[in-house]
Amino acid sequence: MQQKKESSSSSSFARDAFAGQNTSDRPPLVGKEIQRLRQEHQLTLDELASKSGVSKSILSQIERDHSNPTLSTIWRISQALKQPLVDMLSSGEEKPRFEHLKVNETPVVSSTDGKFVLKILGTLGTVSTLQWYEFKAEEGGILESESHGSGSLENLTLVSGKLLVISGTESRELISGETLRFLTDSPHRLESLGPEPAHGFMVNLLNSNESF
Amino acid sequence: MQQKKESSSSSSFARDAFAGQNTSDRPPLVGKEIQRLRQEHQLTLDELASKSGVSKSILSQIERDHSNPTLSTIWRISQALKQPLVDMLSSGEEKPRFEHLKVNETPVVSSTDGKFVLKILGTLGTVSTLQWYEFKAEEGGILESESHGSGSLENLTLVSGKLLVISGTESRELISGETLRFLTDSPHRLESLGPEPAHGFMVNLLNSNESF
DNA sequence: AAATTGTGTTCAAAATAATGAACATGAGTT
DNA sequence: AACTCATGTTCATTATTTTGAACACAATTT
Repeated sequence: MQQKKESSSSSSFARDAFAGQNTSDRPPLVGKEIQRLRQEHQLTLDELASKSGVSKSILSQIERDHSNPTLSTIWRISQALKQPLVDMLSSGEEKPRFEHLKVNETPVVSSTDGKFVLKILGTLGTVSTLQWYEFKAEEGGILESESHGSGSLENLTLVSGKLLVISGTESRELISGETLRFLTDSPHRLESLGPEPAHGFMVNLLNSNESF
Repeated sequence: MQQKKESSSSSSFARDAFAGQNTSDRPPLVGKEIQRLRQEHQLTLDELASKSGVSKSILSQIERDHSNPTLSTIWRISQALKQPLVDMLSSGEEKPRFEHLKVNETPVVSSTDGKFVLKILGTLGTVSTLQWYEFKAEEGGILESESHGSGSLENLTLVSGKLLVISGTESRELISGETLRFLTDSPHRLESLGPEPAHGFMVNLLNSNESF
């Protein structure tokens, strides 16, 4: 049909499609990383081939970035190397070692009356199955939330103050130092009972594959 | 040589290669996630096609998991959707399935001199890919940790006090109200600089399947 | 209602990733 | 040196992805 000998001059993937080092405007070059992992595991191409079910010829080419592997191929390799697929790909796109959020750079959400303040400390991914917060609420401050989806869990730790938690039909009162976990598959509500302001942490685990 | 009409009975990717829901013995199914993101961005297939440079026909098939996309294809899509490639893949993959945490004996760990105290507020799963803590450390209190494995991330929020963080060769100083995220794939160390005690919150994301 | 427009799906062809066998190379052996 | 043996690379073929055009179907417009 056509000619794509590796040796021939036609279309060698790395050179044509995206040559050079990953400056994050090209797909990550996974070759080096795969090779490194394979050697770390003391495997030959033949061994990795039989472990992963990927032919050694394509392994050879992938390691040299002469091929543009398929998702399933990368996945089978990552399995054989016991490496989270994601790590293998992110090796090229280096994350900064530190991310330092100064005080005023931390996103803050507050209730309409301003009595309940949530500082968003972090999330995991954009699909955000995990989020954590610091909250401060003066007496009477209320936080109302919709359901976070079935299987979702909220974890509250109160550092100081007093907090009333209502989820579905149940409610609990939290005092300083206590921790409460509860399902948030229905609307729920936090209320600072005062008199001193409620202060604490919250970790939310959201259910990943849920429709909303 | 080939017969792969999508309509024909021959080899539709999802059905043949890896049908069904991802129980983590199959490559991640990215279709749903891509579709979700596209719709979130209010894009049509045509629009995403021109933005990403990927033909709309293959986009359609990928969204329905009828095709096994190439690394470069996934990458171009992730770029167009301004989504870290890695997040797109991990959506189906290693989302920890949430156990309902039963008991919380709120174990407390402290340094040998007792100056650095960690309250374990929660963990996720037996493989514990997620843990969170409250910590209090008087001046001079030190917490030393080994590597948590590659890809592991520590998230510190300081409520009060002053904290010195050293990871690998780098270090940062945190003051009250600040948040710091850093990789913990090497030994690291926290030190309360005082004079007032350091008080804060810590969320650790561990790398699930790692050899150590 | 017919025509138009917008959106997703299928079709036929072309490009290329994946495979298994053959080949090249180098390190030890005899 | 000639002969294995181990390891990685290239070859010829097959299997699939990818593409652009054509198609189907709704929703709007005329």
